[in-house]
Amino acid sequence: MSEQKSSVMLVDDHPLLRKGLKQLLALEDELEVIAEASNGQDAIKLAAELDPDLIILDLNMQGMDGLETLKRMRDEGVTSRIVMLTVSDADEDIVKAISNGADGYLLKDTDPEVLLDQIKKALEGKMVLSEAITQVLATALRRPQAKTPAELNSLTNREYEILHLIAKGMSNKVIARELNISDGTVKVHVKHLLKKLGLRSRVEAAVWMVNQQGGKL
Amino acid sequence: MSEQKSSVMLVDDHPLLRKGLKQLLALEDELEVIAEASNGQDAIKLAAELDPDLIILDLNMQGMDGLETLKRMRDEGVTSRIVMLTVSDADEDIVKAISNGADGYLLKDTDPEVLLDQIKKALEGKMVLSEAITQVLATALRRPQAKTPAELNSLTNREYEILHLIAKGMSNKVIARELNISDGTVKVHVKHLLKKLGLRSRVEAAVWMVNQQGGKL
DNA sequence: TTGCAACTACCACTTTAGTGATACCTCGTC
DNA sequence: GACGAGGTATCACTAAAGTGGTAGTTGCAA
Repeated sequence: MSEQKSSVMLVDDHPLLRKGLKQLLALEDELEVIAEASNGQDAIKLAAELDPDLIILDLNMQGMDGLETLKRMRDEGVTSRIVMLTVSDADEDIVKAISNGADGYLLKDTDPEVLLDQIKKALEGKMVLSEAITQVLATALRRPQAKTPAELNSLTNREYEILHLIAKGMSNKVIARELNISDGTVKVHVKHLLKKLGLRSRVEAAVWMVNQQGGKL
Repeated sequence: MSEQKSSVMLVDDHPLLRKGLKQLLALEDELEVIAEASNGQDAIKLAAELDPDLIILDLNMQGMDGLETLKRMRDEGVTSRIVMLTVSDADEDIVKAISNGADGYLLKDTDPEVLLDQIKKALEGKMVLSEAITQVLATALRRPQAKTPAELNSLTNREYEILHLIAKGMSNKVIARELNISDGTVKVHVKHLLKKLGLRSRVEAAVWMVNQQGGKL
């Protein structure tokens, strides 16, 4: 089953990384890069047309990200083996990728030789995961799931909206003006949202929220 | 001035990207990659030893990040031209990099040919910036400045300490107990720190601080 | 139709926060 | 020794924040 070349398609919005990867794959005679794409749209089209044996897909792309691209490819009926390549070891990404039909999840900072080895394994039909990933995945699956701050879902739209404004440092009065309601009403919402989240002050709420968002918005 | 090879050092924790970059640079006869490093510590050592003409430095590295590496290199007296290579177009990163002695700031998703061209320009002594960056930088410099933890340096130890506790959501009373001082004294420090940072409430302070830290502590 | 959830508003009241001023102590610098 | 910066503390006062309760209005679901 190794008498014929395997076709590979690269999807990554960093030309540089594609170059490096291509060079790496060139080391193996039985691998042939038949297509490259720098974004999700192109990738989906090409995948449907060419039906490569393997697609190496970057998770963090601008525009349509890798996860979305993966989903749509599977929706379109692409049956190629798809391996995610990424810098992210965020457990949710991994779980989502796998559950959306990825056949592997490799980290970009993996040693090139190891990477090449794993890519070959993926072509043989094995599920490949970077070492660091295996543990993450294991622990992630151990706890039933969560990640979607269940607490946030218990908030009403208004409460959620106000929580965001608090997380920008706004006072009740400012929030009231922003939303065209009285500051007394804002207090009511704040009271409710604090109770639901189990927090003791708007400061705690702000800190909590900013951390949820990963800051910088 | 082009009769001799220019020495280049690559610093990036992704072997793959180093490979791609190296291959790209190999296209130019007058460029020679004399060293590679995958982390800040090694990079600083090598830079001091080898004194390359150009250092291409990844901004987002695990452990010591690119910015810190840059600072320390300059502290150590490294005079090489240093170009930051990164995926981040966050304005603060750019401003910080430049103000800490970087000679250029390039984005990884730049077209390889353009990238090579800019690297050569950097070697000629020019400040190189990716196009997308130029605008960001312009607008960032338009607003007088702020955001550079220059303000943080103006804080006394006690004020800084208290700012941290505020960023955990603590009230004055709790902070007072934590530090074994009166809550009145805490108020004094809070007042001072708010004035120095130009903020209007502890909530703003908390949000600001959490963002500074990149959250998640 | 009834009922409930969400949003709004007001009121009264307590607790925190924040301001301005003054003052004492310590340490290091000039 | 004088001086300033940093840390502490107290007092008096204003301004926000937070709590409890009541209540009117939607709109949707049972």
